[in-house]
Amino acid sequence: MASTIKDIARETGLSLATISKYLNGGSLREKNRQAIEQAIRKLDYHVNEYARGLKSNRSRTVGVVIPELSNLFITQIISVMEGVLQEKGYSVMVCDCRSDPERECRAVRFLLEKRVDGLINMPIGAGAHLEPALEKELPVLLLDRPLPLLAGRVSCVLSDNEGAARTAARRLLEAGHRQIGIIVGPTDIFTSQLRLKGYREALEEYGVAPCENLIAYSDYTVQGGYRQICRLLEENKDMTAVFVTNYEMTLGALIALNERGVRIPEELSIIGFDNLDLSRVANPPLTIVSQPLEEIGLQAARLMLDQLSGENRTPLTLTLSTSIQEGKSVRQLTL
Amino acid sequence: MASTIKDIARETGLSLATISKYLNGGSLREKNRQAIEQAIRKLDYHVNEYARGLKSNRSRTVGVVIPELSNLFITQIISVMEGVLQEKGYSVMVCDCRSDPERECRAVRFLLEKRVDGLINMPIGAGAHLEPALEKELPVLLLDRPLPLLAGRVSCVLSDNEGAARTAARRLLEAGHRQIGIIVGPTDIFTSQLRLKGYREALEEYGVAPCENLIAYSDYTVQGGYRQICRLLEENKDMTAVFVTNYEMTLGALIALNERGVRIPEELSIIGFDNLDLSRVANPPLTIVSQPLEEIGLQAARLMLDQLSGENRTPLTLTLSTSIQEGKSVRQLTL
DNA sequence: TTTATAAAGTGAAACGTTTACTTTTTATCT
DNA sequence: AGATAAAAAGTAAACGTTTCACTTTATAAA
Repeated sequence: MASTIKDIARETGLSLATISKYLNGGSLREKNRQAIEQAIRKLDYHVNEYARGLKSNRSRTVGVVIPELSNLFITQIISVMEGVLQEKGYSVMVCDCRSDPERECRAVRFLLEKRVDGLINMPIGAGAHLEPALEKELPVLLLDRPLPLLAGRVSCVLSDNEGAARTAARRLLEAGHRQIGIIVGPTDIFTSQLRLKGYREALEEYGVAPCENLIAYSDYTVQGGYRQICRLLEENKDMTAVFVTNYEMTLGALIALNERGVRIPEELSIIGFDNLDLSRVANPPLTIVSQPLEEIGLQAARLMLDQLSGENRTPLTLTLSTSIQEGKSVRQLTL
Repeated sequence: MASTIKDIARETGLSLATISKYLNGGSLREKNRQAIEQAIRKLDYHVNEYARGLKSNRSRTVGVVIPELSNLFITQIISVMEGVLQEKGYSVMVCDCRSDPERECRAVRFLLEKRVDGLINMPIGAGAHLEPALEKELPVLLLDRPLPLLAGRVSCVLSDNEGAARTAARRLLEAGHRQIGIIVGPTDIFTSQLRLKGYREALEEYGVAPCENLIAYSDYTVQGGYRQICRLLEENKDMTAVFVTNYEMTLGALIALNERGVRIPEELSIIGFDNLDLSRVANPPLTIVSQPLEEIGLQAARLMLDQLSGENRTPLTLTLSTSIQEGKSVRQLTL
């Protein structure tokens, strides 16, 4: 049978309250502290988190709800978050909702039943699914996408999507490209809108009139990227470069280009998104825009811990800047 | 304030024990059942898992310890497991130990403190790290690699590594290749040994004498794959095909081949491992051996649930068969 | 030394369930 | 209708902590 606080009390001759105080970092006499430590070691005592959770109404657990577990962008962030949180004694419960808003809603409720102390969510839904958490005054943190519906009520860690797209487009413009296609995600998704905006800004900077035909709307999937690059190629015979705005679509585009035997960068320059591995394994290595995954995870965990400790409960939005990773998929045009 | 079982008792005029019986699936009078259901809805009652856990000593949580969260092979399995487990009311706590045995050991202890009901582990260490769990008689399930140290004491879900390698090597032999290189992982790792064994068996079947120079020992990393393919190329000018035995090394090998301008499959045929996306994005699409991720996750969850329910506590080892995904990276040699 | 004050320690009541055990109700059989 | 057995409901004591209100002990000042 596992030992309890009572056993420690008996062993040391102290009272329950004193042991509890020790466990929770209260001040006590040095020799008592030592006696307790010795007893704990001797009896191999471990706090019962359930008794503790019952009394204190805290689980030292944060729930994470994400659209997809098999997505490197997400798991790399989680990996970092988990490391930081665990260091502070928090565990992480991950729910993968498979990009289904219904499932996402259920996941939030599920985690709430598990009495998580906070919620980190890369949202699919518009925000209603988080209301139950907000009602209970749990700290909630959004990853990757803000939710206008929840503005001011939750914290948020984003990467600078607009800047990322601007940089990528500029890179192509600097290399002399003027007919630059872009494949963006769904128009109702935040990251997608901003990436398109950044692209437009860069074009304007360079005095290039935007051509609607060069903008392909897709859905952030491999399939979608495949289809839209085909459309772009067909409808824009003079297109010399393309910017694909997420990882999955970049994959799709590459597959299509490979199949069609389009040579990169001789016939078409391309800038992709995320995932360094891909950029290296493609032939030639891809120039990509990459988001600061490590930093996102770190800041998210930090923000959550702040809120959990009650130190800083005011919701905050952090926008982290992206970087461009040079490959060999952009051709320098001699004008 | 959240409502409790007491509120439900008051609302319905029944006793605590009856409500508890309802919650745990006991039998009761139809009208009482209805009354309780109505009260639960009216008061928005949710079980307090902490009180329940305290009393019943079960957390309805299973811990998962893995070497790497940013590894598609692993996350796809977890994703499936999580889905199945959640359906049965279990939540999943994931700890990523970053391929560090020390961290792995800590993760197990951490999860034990969180009072998980079972442990699923893709192990780094030799097994000692799981002793504390076994002592407490928790069901333990190993993923991907068995641990001789724990044989007979834990369940295990594996893929048929030997068969996978045999199939891949046969595929190359059938295509007429005879000088077939292989890049394997560390010699002390289970999967690695079996993959090498399978390769040897296939060679023998075809009466091809194994050449030690064609066997490159590496470490399952991108870097390692990169280095070893270089070595193989240099030392075996007559090598016409190579089999790379995990995803990361396949990536590394591809990068090296791309950099060197080695044409696939004209100059070198290659069969890779895992990850379908990669196989499609590479140019030409790669022929790969792929493990049944979905099935592994499913069976692991099923096995764990069986053990948790006490239905079938005898440890079991499941070996699942792999498949080969045809690409265009294997050249048919006309002998 | 005495007194005031701060620090350390204690006792006991919660927290919200589950579960033996006991009592009541209902159904079944003479 | 009365006796009996089975099913349903109820009682109360745990589970292992935390915490509030209090008492004791140590420390410092007079």
